Amino acid sequence: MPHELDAYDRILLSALQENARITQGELGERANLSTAAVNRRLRLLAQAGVIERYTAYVNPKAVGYPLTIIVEVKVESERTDLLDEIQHSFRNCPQVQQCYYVAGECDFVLIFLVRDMAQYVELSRRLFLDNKNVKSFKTLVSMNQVKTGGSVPIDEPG
Amino acid sequence: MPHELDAYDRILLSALQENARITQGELGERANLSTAAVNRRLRLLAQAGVIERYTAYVNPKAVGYPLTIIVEVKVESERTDLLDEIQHSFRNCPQVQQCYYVAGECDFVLIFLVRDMAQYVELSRRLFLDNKNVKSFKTLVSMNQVKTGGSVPIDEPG
DNA sequence: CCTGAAATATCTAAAAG
DNA sequence: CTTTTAGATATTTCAGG
Repeated sequence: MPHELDAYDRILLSALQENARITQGELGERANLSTAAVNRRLRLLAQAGVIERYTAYVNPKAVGYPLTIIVEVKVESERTDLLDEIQHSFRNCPQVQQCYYVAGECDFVLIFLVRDMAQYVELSRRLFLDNKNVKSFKTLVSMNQVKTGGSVPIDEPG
Repeated sequence: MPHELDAYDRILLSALQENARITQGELGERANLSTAAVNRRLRLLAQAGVIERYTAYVNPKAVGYPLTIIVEVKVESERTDLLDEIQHSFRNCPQVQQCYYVAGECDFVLIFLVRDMAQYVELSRRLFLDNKNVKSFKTLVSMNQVKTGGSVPIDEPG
């Protein structure tokens, strides 16, 4: 399952994270590979799950979602069925952009994209206040996106 | 700056967030537009900054970055020059995948992708302990990615 | 704003070294 | 791995409604 990456693959992955619409010809120039070799490598990388998907990054502000809200959630019980249930509710909420199950002072960290505060208030009611297994939650409102959608670092292993 | 979106644009954006390698022909079928119209709209959406970029989503685990760490940072002073400096140090760290400047109980929330705990310890030393303006920081280690890379919701405005 | 067709460019696969 | 070939696909431009 590891799919050992070589230096060529790392060049391809770096470039594709920056701009997925670069042509295979240009990728070949950067990596010193023929387009045929690039094509084969891209197929294998996708097949192995190294490249999970290609996506368009849409500016949230441009489509009416200007507010980023980060929430820390503590639960009452970590019983498996209850955790499954709450995770399911988070995953199914379109405004929940990211959700992490963490060890530390809280149990979940969520990142919301919302139209306005009113929408967040409504969502927090539904997801947190109405859920008996939520002990408490803490809301952090983001004013500035210092860095978003950073790439995965691609560097030499070890 | 607004770039009013119509129903066609929303179909295109939804589809492209899911899979940026869908062809313009297929996009046209879904939206009931000719490929020429799709092509023109995509160009305008990119030009207007609605589509910021096209990227390949690389699985962090597959390239040796299996750990996600979330950190809350409190600063001593919010003097502009000091904030600029610390933001600069966060932005320039490849392992910092996201960084938000927030209002609430802390000042910054960072999301790291790291190879292992040792790498995080080293980075936290450099970014937090060595910076006089960092008052405190709290580390949360993610065990489970419940949801990552969620799309921006595309729905009717207002 | 759109469509349809023509002109480019790109991708993919196969064959041979 | 390379190069080359060739055909299928996709993108982009252009004429015209």
